[in-house]
Amino acid sequence: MTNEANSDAIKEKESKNFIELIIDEHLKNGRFNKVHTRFPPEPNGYLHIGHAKSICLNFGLAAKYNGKCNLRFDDTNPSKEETEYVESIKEDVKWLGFQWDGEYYASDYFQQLYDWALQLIKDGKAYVCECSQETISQNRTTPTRNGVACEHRARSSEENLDLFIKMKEGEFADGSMVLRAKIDLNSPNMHMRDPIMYRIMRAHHHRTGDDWLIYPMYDYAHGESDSIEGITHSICTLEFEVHRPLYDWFVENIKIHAPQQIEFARLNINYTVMSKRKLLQLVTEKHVSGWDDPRMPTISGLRRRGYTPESIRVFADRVGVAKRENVIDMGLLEFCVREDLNKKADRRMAVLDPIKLIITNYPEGQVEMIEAINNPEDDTAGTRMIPFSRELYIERSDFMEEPFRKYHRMYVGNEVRFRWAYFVKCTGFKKDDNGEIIEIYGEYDPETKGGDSPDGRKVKGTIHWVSVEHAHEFEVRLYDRLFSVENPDDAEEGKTFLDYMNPESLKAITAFGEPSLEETENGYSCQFERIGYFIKDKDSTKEKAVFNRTVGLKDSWAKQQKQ
RNA sequence: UGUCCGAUGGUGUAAUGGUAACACAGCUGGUUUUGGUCCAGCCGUUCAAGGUUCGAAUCCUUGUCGGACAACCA
Repeated sequence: MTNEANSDAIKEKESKNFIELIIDEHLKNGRFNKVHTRFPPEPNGYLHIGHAKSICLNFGLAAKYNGKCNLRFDDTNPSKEETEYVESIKEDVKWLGFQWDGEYYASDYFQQLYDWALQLIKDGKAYVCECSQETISQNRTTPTRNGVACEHRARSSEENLDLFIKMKEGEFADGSMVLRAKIDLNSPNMHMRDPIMYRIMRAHHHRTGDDWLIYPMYDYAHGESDSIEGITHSICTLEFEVHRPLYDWFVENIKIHAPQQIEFARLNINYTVMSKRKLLQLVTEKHVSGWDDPRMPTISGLRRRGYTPESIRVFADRVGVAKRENVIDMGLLEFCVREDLNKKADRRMAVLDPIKLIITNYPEGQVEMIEAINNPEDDTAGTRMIPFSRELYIERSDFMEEPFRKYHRMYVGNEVRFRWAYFVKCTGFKKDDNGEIIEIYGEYDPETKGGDSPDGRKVKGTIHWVSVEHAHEFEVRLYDRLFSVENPDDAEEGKTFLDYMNPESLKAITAFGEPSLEETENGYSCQFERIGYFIKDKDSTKEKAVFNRTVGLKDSWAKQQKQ
């Protein structure tokens, strides 16, 4: 594997997770002599942050043990799967920084799977059943009672073979019969009560077209697909734990390589939903703009929101891997992206809620270019020039008519630093007829150019500003969590998760930024100083740029005010 | 109800029979041309009861609580 992702795996972590301990044991006792994993999505939706955890795990394990990791699409149900999803999945995996070794599809194995089904029938281990769906379900009864065998269970191999071939040839209607494994109708594990292997379904498959009229069930196809690819460790989520005996039964009875399945607890994050069904519903019912809406926990949504691949990989590493149910605080994800962007993002100045300030002792018509450092955390990031003039926009919240205790921004009589420019003392303000403050006045000290005073006097506050005349006007989309409750899945009687959507998850406003913002391309990510991290969105046009808020800066001042 | 799985600070994850630790969150303070970053410190944890052992978060038993499964979905 190439993988920049590789490097994160190597540093950090001496302590091992339970999967690594199992692998170590396998390597030691000779069960396996290599590690080969796979990421096996069904192409029926876009990948989300939970998948990212699985991707990081599978590719990470392969990297750590010098093994391989495949990308395999489990495309056994043509009624739900589409090429669009295949493409988006590949893009997302690559974007996360991983390169798969083999690209496979369960549909590549349809012929082999069919041949093995024939073999199981000949061995008397599978039979064609004509019972209705309801009958099959009823005959399986409940876990506490024995199941009951239907008349078809006793058919001869010859008859089963004949029927199954005819199923394939299209002699029977959709849903009229299925192929079932003959295992154990009394098993306490319901998945072992003669599970269905094949169904008749006249549906167009995104890869095999109309070649097949019967399609294997996931439970029949999955284990063998892993086996065919020589997968040693099949990592999957907890809900497949009860399926493991079934997968083992298939590979044992077909007599092929047996992978070891290991289950881990899926990722949950508060204030969002993670099920594909619900995400699909948000998209199809247009509660969001699409799979890549920046509020979605999808990889494409996070990308558009301004998350970096590194931040997601680090997040996946920090949440760890275990078998117990977990809910991760959204704050951890936000911490990870701030941490990454802090080191990498340019600093820029933009005013989101402007009020005009006039520096009364600054010559009218004069413009000075001020040099500003691009990133104090990165010496190689260089500097840029910003125009300074008599009329500036500052943040409305950076002025107070009657300041409260410990407020050290603009108020009459107070001097603050205008970032990279001058010290400015507030001298007054103007209200309109409604009592609304519409203008602020100040005087600058020409001796303090660059933001330092030769006489050594200090100011407590530094604020950002934008020259009115040179301001670049653009749209800012302030995104917030999509849901207003920690666990939207836990809906009370008569409600659904949709009833808990946060009405304030998107606020679009007009902002003014320094001129350098104008030349940026879509995908350009920077910090608006003192506000947060923003990324230029693909909705930007020549007339109007759009910036999405990735995440706000940590704001201990706001926190203090609340108290 | 039956089988399987799980239980460590507020949230996650470690400790592999030998001093319960790390991250996030929270709280103090320091530095700072971002009330950001950074630095220092504080806070607080083994589900319960028995047993094995010199010694148990770890092994055993029982219980309690939580989750998964009972699709011609994956």
